[in-house]
Amino acid sequence: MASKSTGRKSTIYDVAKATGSSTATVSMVLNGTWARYRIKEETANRILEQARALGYNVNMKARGLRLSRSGLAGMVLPHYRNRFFAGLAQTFEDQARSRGLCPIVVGTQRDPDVEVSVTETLLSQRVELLFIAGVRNPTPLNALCAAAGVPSINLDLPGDGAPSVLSDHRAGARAITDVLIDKLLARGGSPDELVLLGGVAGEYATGMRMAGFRDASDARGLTPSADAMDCCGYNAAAAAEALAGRYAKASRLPAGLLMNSITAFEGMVRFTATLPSDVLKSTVVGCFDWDPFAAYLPFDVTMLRQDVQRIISEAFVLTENYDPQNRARVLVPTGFGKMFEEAEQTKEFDR
Amino acid sequence: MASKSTGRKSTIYDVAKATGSSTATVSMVLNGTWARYRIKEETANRILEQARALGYNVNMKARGLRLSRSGLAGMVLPHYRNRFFAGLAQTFEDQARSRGLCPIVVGTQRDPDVEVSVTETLLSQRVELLFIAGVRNPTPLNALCAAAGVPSINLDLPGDGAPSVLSDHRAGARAITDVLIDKLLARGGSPDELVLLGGVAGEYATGMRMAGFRDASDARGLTPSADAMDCCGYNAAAAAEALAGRYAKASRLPAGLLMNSITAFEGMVRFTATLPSDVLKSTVVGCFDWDPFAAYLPFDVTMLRQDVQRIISEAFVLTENYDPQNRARVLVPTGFGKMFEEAEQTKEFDR
DNA sequence: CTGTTAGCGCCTTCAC
DNA sequence: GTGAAGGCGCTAACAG
Repeated sequence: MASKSTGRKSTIYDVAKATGSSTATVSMVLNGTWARYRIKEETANRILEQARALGYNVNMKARGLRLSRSGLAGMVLPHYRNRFFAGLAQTFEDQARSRGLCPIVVGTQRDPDVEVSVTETLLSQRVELLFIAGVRNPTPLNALCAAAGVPSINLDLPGDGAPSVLSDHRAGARAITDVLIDKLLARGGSPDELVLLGGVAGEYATGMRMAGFRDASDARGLTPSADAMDCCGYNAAAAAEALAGRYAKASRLPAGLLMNSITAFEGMVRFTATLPSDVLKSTVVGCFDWDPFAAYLPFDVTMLRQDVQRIISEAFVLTENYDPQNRARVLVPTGFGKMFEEAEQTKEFDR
Repeated sequence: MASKSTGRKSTIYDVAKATGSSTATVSMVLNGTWARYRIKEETANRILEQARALGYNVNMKARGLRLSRSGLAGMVLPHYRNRFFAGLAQTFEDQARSRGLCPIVVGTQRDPDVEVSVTETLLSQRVELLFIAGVRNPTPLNALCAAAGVPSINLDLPGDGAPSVLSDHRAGARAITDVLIDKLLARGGSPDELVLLGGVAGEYATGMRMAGFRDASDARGLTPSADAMDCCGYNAAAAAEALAGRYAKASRLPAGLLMNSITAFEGMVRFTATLPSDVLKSTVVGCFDWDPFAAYLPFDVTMLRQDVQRIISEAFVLTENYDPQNRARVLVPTGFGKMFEEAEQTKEFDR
């Protein structure tokens, strides 16, 4: 029999006994340092073979205890339901693996209690670093990590407790606003009718996007109306309602609509689906974040993408030679990505 | 200072020293068994308080080593890019947490090498159970787990190496085919023009869906044409191409289209977006899996949902009192879910 | 070149 | 009620 049929995992002791060598030799062979200790290649091979035959597999708990290195890299995020977070998770996993770390990502549903308990759990597991994305307030989590001596990095949300990697929402907002204004002008529409809908007043990303929206307007000498920005919240229902209100008042949609999130965008789609189908033809729409299907909806839509690849790379750079005092804020450009890039990754057999 | 400023984590020794008690006492207090050992409540409180003040946090590596229980629950899946896998991950995390386990889910990009190495890594971390979803062939992974004495469950893919929890693709396919046939009849269309597009011949899910498609046709006494099922693959590009071929030949779209995955559906959308907008009006479309935006595309679409909640629950049930000999296949019904259910979970602050 | 040994931090049994 | 001691599996000195 190739592997022990009992449930118990085999240990280096088993391998040592089976090969008639000592645990130290086995240990060295198994983690590749045997060349440095001039162990006979023959011995090494014998051990390697036995290990395989026994189905041996290092116990990272024991190794971690000994070395105080767990081999775990942690990331917390709210959920996987949109492309941004799903992309963050994916990229994080890839990069962690390529560094020999085992990625462990957990969703918190934006529940602050869960956020804290998840962080504590990850710290208990002795993750070697923690990336924190999309929490309400990262500072307490950063503090927990700091107390444990674990580097933490905030993703896409600035914090006072650790360095942050941020999307350049302001420049992105300015760029997409520019595009929408151009489109409006090309249609002979009125660019100061453009409305920024969704988001939460006082929240970082919304603030930056509003600033970018203003930047673009100012640069054109436009003066958006008083209610050009409506922080009605990020969720779909709120956005649908806000838009319904405007529609009821003006008996038409705004000529231009910049939605502050893919969920707000969803609310807009849901509302406009209740209208006669040609109502939308006279509106140009933009959105922060994207979805592969959104591009095929029956109206003019422009979408912006955050560069998750870059965000994660920068975050890893920050963790190497981590400086606990460092409160750097790294800005990552945002732009119009090729829409199918990600979808094309879908391989055969992908149902 | 409330917490040690040094990077080193405090241990039960630190807590013991600080409170003038012994490590055993601290240990008992900290894991709640102190009542059974008749330790004074006052002592317990003092210890608890010190522990908090020191920022103490159990070292799961050490505890796990001692108890051979890691507190980790593992899950492997291909990616988070569709609602099915994202939902599986989410639900798994919730349920694992509610059982006091730390969820650790990793994406493999459907790369068999990654699948193996990820499984080995998780086994090294001594996960207490492993759910395996969306791999090509689960059996070798099940074998690795079995050798390590770790229960493994296959999700949505049957395997010979462990029990499986499966969506009832056949009944689902039959149900959605029925709906499409009804819609075709209502429009005065010809129901045997219905086409099942996408998927891989010989693959389990595709096979079941084909069977369900046939079931529905048979029940109506219909005889679909020879090319009514086209296993052109799961990815978007392939589906787009296949559909383009049919369109070129017949100079119109089939009257009914049942897409074998959300990615194949995406391919269809991508192709039809290149056609005059009214071409689609005469086609009814169905899809396995769903996306919140797909429902708003400008044609008649019916979507099916897999019950991830149920799949994960059944999987957890199987792991409790795990029987290594058990090769059960649990069938979970598939149906037309309320489309916005999941989207409505989106909370405020969700950009 | 290879074996012996001392912990890493925690939990549990067994004395006291 | 509490302290002392052994050991989970592994690694890094240090002896041979």
